[in-house]
Amino acid sequence: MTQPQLEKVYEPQEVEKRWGAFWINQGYQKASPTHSGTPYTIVIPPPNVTGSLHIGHALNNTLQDILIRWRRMQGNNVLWLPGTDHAGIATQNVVERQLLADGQSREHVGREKFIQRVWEWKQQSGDTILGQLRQLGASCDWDHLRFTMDEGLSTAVREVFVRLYEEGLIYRGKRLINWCPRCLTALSDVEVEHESVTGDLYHIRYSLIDEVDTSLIVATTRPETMLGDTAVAVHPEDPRYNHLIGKQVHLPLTSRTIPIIGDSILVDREFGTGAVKITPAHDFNDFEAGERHGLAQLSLFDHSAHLDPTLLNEALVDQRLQKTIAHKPVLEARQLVVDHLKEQERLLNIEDHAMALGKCYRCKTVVEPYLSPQWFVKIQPLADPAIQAVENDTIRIIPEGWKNNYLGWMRNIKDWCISRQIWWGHQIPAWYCQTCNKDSLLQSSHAVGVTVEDHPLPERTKANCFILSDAKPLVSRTAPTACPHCKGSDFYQDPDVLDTWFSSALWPFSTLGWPEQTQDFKTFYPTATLVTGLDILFFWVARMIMMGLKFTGQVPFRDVYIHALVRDAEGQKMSKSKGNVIDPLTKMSQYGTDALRYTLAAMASPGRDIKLAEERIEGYRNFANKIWNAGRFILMHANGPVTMTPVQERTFADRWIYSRLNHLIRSVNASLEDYRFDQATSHLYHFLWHEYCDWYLELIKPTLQADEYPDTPSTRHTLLTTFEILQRLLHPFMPFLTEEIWQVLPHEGTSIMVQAYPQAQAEWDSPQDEEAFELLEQFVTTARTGRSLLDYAPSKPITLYGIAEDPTETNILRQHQAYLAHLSKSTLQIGSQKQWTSAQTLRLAVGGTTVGIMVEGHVDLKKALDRIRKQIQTKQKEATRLQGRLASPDFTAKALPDVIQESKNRLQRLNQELTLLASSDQQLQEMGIA
RNA sequence: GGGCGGAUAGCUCAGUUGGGAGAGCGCUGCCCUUACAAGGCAGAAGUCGCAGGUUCGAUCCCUGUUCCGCCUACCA
Repeated sequence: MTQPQLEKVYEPQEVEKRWGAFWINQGYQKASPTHSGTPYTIVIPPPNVTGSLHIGHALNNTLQDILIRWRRMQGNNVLWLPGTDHAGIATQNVVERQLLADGQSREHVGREKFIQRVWEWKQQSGDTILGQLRQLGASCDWDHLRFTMDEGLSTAVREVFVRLYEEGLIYRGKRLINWCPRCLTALSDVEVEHESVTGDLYHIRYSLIDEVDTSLIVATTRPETMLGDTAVAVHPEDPRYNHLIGKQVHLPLTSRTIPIIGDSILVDREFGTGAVKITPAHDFNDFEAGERHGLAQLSLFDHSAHLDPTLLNEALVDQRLQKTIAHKPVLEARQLVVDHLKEQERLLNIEDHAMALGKCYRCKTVVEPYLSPQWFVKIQPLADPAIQAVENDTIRIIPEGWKNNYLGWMRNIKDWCISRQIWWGHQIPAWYCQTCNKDSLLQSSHAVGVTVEDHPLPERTKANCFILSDAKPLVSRTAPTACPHCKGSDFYQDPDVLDTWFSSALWPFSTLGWPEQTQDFKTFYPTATLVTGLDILFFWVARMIMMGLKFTGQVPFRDVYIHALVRDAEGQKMSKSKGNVIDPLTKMSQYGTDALRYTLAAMASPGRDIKLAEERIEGYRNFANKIWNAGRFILMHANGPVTMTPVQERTFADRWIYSRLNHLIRSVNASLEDYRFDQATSHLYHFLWHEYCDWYLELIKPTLQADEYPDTPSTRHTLLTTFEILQRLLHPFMPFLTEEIWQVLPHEGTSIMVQAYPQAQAEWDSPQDEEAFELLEQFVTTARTGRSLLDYAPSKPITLYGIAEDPTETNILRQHQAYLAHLSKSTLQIGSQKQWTSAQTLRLAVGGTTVGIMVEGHVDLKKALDRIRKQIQTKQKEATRLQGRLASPDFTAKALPDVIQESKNRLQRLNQELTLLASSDQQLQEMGIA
């Protein structure tokens, strides 16, 4: 039978397209509750539905695919569930920008039509990233594709919301929340990014009303908020100020007086002047202090963080200032307030101050603390079990270093603000009876959203309902038909939608059919492993654990593998604005998908960011090509008889490679068990290139190239079998290349993807052949070094002699003389040095082996001499160190016996080598070159 | 402010019961040797951040310190 042959260079594009389609057509990645094997489930971290593949996705999904393909080949019933999330704020922003281009806002088109437009946009761009995942080779079960706004998942969201509400774990309340004045919505604490900046610390003087000569100096970074101050706080035990507690100060720039209060929580006596202004409506600490002391909350800003004239008036701000700052954005207002303070000699000084500025994680706008009624999840009761699950290792976080990070965050967790003032998402299942709540539902002309000046809103959409915090909601899985109190049927549904992460938190079970007890849910939940980046540990992982435990009574996954962030070659975070983005798709078409996958896996060392340099991808492209060419070589020699004899009866080279392959199989499997993708790829690389190609293929060439050897048929069998095993071992990392090669190798089955993953076979182990090989390798390398020192071309046949100190080793060398001669391209004689033509021989000693190279013709021996002298130097140094150590009574008395023995052995060997080297030196000088 | 991680060859990184410093890429020299020049062979290259301590012995353990990242935080 004639084997098909391969092209000279591996061309990935065509190959990838072919096998990618083949796998899907054959349905190899499909999971079913009725399949055999232990279930192994991974749910994909859902990318944004309208996004496209970036390098972080490529890493994340490559690692998942490696695990999935590996477990599938091991015989597990594997489900890799793909899907996307609706990315509320981000997606809405995109569509709003599209509208803006037509001079429209979402208020113009109205809620229903707007949502319809977002669905259209999702339809149009939603498949992009899924196609890109397929291109990457991701072997997801596409029949299980889910989207966070699917009907089933939306049912799960309502179910969870209602149950949490009924248990009192969801509540609505007027609180200070993080507000993005550009997105015009509330944000949760984790959606605020903190950036260190140097701000200004303003010192302002407030005078007592009764004692005009006495004043308090307060320090603030936000002077404009002083207009909303409702008290000044000092420490109750601060002798400088505590006698002032209970007195009133005049609030500059207003006609209000505010009290001086004592508060030991808010006030740090050491900081600033020890006196703090309190603005409950604009600062989180002040809000809490205000609650403690029953202070009024005076807001100053509207929803876009501009100074609101009505509110300024209510705060009794001086008329002149009111006119100046009305409708001004915060920063402008700050400067104007400062000007006025200066004018009234109230501003003492301004100093630099390091502080953290909160920004919206979606649009980087500075976030404002904003007082408004919002929905919250009472988190502590959910957090406690989620803390325990990780503490007692029911859930393992890998690498373990992140465990404390998780626990620390969970132990300090605060209630989760889940309402968002946007339209795209799961609308909150809460309704208000218009009759019972007529005083709490205010018609507002103050539409929340972008208004475009030239396009005034139609009357009908202007009427926005503002729901006061005392309104009584009806929370229900379906829209209510009659009010239980007044039997009325006029309802207003809460217009807010839920935080996208609320639905993502249910992902591991909502995607499997929960709340129904489906076969999928019963079979594939809990999932095995979650693979994700650190950036969403709190956003997503923590919340999945809380919700999973709460609603399924089980952990959502056993292992959380946290991978690194991909940075550019300089270690900078990739971003479009910096222009340092590495596009995975470009790299895939340049170097092949397998090369990119291999690079990402190789660089996934735990606990370290990945600095991705293009040369690495190129290096692994070369690796793929190397394997390809090994495949070519093997197929060129595949024609001919093949016999299967017991491995122990095969040639030395065959026994050796089987034994080495066994190590490889063990270490790749062990590395994958430990999520050490870097180690697995490194073992595979080293073995394939530097053992299999460099040595094994070279060792067997004489056997293959001449059919008269009796061993040829069994060596041919070894060659084909080991290479086929290697393809299977490598398949999870390089799925396309291995499928392409495997299909032309002799094999059973239809696709490598569904073959068994290799397992070590104890009978392949052969430590004695491995030891013998090391001796051979040392000998050949030494001979080649000699060849190089004498500047003999690789093609020039040479005459060699060899001997080892140890007679057993000499015997081994003699036994494998033919291999040695072939690999060193020499005629070779193993035996006593007396037989060597000593006068014309360059002798090199390594370990216990001496190699003699016959010197022919006129050669420059200087290189050889330099080399020998350098070796003498380093070995002498080492010997001196060992001697010193052994001479120390402390060492011989206290060190472990085998350490002492080893040192002695090493010293002995060094001394032998030094003797040989000295004699080589002497000899070279005699040969007349010194 | 607190916490975590890192600092090892030119670059990117491995390196655990403390005992002879490794890999990949790059670099140098030779070679188009019939699988592969996206290749082969050989080679150079490192006071393991700094200073102490523990130990017979420290890249490794301890303390301090510098620099760089990240997370977190209500010092106005």
